[in-house]
This record gives sequence, C-alpha cells and structure tokens, in this order.
Amino acid sequence: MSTPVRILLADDHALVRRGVRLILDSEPDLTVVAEAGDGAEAIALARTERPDLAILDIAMPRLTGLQAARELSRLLPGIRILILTMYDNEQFFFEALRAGASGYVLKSVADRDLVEACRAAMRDEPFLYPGAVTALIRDYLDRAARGGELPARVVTEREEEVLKLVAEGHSSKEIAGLLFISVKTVERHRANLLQKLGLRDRLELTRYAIRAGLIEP
Amino acid sequence: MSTPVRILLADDHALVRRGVRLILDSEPDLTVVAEAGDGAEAIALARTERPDLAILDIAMPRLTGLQAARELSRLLPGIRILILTMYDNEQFFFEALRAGASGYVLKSVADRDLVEACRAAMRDEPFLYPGAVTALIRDYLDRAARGGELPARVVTEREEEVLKLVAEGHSSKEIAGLLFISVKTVERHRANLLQKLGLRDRLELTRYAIRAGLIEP
DNA sequence: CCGGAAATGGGTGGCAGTGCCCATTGCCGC
DNA sequence: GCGGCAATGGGCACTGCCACCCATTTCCGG
Repeated sequence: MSTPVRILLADDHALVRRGVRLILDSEPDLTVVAEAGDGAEAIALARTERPDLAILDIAMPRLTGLQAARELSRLLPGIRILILTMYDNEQFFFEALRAGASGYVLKSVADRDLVEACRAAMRDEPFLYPGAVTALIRDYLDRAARGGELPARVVTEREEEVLKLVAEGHSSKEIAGLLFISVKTVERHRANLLQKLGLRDRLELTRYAIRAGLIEP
Repeated sequence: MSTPVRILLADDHALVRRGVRLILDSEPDLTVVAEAGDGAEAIALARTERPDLAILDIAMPRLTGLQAARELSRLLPGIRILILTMYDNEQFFFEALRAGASGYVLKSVADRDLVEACRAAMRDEPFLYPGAVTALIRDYLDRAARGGELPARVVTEREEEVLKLVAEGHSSKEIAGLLFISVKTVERHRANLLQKLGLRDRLELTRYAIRAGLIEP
C-alpha cells in the first residue's frame, strides 16, 4: 500500500474534530494532517498543506463549508471534498454537488460510513447516503418532466447579506438603514429569496440560514 | 484505583457519540457503558444500567437533555449529570443547574475539558467553562441588587406546546385549531413566552426552540 | 449591440403578529 | 378558605410582513 490519504478536517466543534480524528487515524490508509475551526482557516491550511481530501462541516463561522468547497475546488483542482453535516436536506445536497463535493455524509448516521466515504472519494466514486439517492432520482425525474433545464439557482451576494440580517431578526427598516438602501428594496430582496428558495416567510428563512450555518441560532 | 466510572452517553449524532466514546474510553478511570440517541432512550438505559454519570446533549429528539436531566435526577438521586452543548447561553446554563446538572461543557471548546469535567463531577465539584463563571457572577450580582429573589422562571407544559408549534412556523390560527383553543389564547401563551424568556418576536422564539432542541431547523 | 439578470425604488392592500387593556374558571398550597 | 398562578377568552390599535402591480440603471456575455 502507498502513503496514506492526507486529510484536512474542518468543523467548528473541537470535540467533533477530536472524535473524527480518532476515528480516521485508527485506519492505516487515512491520516488527518490539518484541523480547521472555520471555513477561512480551512482554505488557508489547504494552501500550505495541500491535502488529498477535505472533510467540511456545512455550518461554520466566517465561511460555510459550501463556500469553502467552492473555493477549494477552484484553488486545488485535484482535491476531493466530503461534506459532513447534521441536516438531511435536498437543497444542501445539490448545493454540495454544485460546489464540487463528491460525497455527502450525515453526522446522525455516519461513523463507519465516514471511513467508507473517504475511501470512495479517493477512488473517484460518489458516496451517497440512502436518502440522498432518493433525492437524486426525484430531481432527475423532475428535470426530465420539465424538459431538462437545470435549476442552478444561486442566492446572490446581496441577497445573502439581506438573508443574514433577516434571519438575525432585524426588521426591514433596520436592514434598510444598515445597507443604506430603501425599505422597498429590502422587501424585494427578501421576496426574491422566498421565491428562489421555495420558502414562505421570514421564519422559514431563519431556519434555512441556521441550517446553512450563515447565522448562529 | 477502584472500578472505572460508568458513563451513559446521550447525543443524537452517532458520529459525536463515537468520538466522545473514543476520548473517554482511552482514560483508564472512565468507561462508557451505554449510548443513547435521544432523551427517552437515555432514561430507559439509565434504569437498567444505573450509570454513575450521564453526559447529555441538550438538543435531542423526543426529550431534550434538560428534560432528561430533570427526570434522571428524580429517578436516580445519586447520579451525576454533565450537560454537553453547542451553545454558550446563560439561559440554558441556569436551566441545567436547576435540572440537577453539576457541569456544563461546550462542544466548541471541549476535548480535554470533557475528561476533566467527568472527574470533577465524580468528586462532587462543579465544572464550569470560563464564560459560565462570568454568567454566574453576573447573575449573583443581579440577584443581590434586586434583593435576593431567585428567577426560577420555568416554561409551562402548555406554553412549551405552543412554543414548538410557533417555532415550526404555524400561524396562531393553525395552532388554535390544533390545540382546540381560541386564537386569543394562543397569542396569550406566546406573549407570556416572549416575556418569560426575554425575547421580542416569534423569530427569536424559533431560534430559542432550535437551541433548546425542541425542533429541528 | 442587445437581452437578461441584478440591484434599485415606488404604491396599494390585506392579514398576522404584538402590546395593552379587560375578564372567568379551576387547582394547589399555605 | 384565600391568594396566587395557569389556562382560558375578548377588544382595540399599531406595526410589520408579504403579495401583486409598476418602474430605472448598470453591467455582463453572447
């Protein structure tokens, strides 16, 4: 066997990093070479360490795991990426695939699975938990029914700013003041977000932002 | 040295349980004898295993860690309890103390700390992360300033029902229909919750419910 | 160069949430 | 028994959110 797979591990909870590290380091073909507590740190470490594989939590400060994944794919084209998350959610699953991830593992079900996902990623095989397969098939059928256009809907930067502030509990008037724009424009961005994400009101926007790690609960 | 401390570990993420177990079992004086994925399972296992120490995550399905802690203190009076959580929040810290916990450990800072907290709990010494000490002192000063009354405000069962439904995005009318009461009564419960918890609107109630593990984001 | 998307701003109307006032019933503990 | 608290319900007024309509400016890519 050749040298072990060099892994970058990013999660904002030291306890989780420690546990995952113990799990991975007990496998002879896997070794954790760097740990990051947020997305920005993950990118900085990836520049110097140049790992073979990055395991990224979605909900992290500064940069989310998905944002970090996009940046890492651009920076180190050969890198493999696994997204490790609490939430079984189609939206994030497809976002992860678009961001360059080759696997998606749930914290609630993973322990042995994580090791298998690492090996699958290095063999360039996708790793999908069972629920994700269902979502993938449903999406395929949906796209076929609609004639083949791909959704690829992405929240713009400005919209994400507004999303954060809405989810933090600011009123439209407050957000307008913070961003130096009119209340109407804030409401328009919010309406676009609701429509793009298929949500109903600012309460659902809040839950979305929490799942995405954009804000702390 | 006598027999190791027998520990019950409850967290809804298998990955976290696995990691924590690896950390604890590597200490000769600590051993994990049972793992639970939710609060109800934790209580059932505690009945049969009668552990010396329970480590409980706050955010769990069925029963939260705080609810489980209250029940465990009642059921097994000698048991020591550690609350292990993502959130550095005074509200939960004091709730945990009232629920019978002798320690409060943050996932974001704990790894070595967790082992120390276990040993402190078994010596009947409280374990406090630094921020908690600050909160404790501030609370002490506040109580002294107000003349010594203790807050002890607890959300009633009915209020908790309403809290969950509000946080899940149901309107007052929907909740009224689900609970067979009038819209006005729903609004009164919600208003009482806002006042008791020191929150401003249903969006903050949602974030509170998520932190408390009452609902999933 | 032209079409589309992003960002900006406006008006109108309806409904929900929230605050503040009022009340009754029933239960528990001192 | 009586005081307090939980749970129930109502009225009124204000504010904010959201849906639906309208528009202009800027910039990027084919």
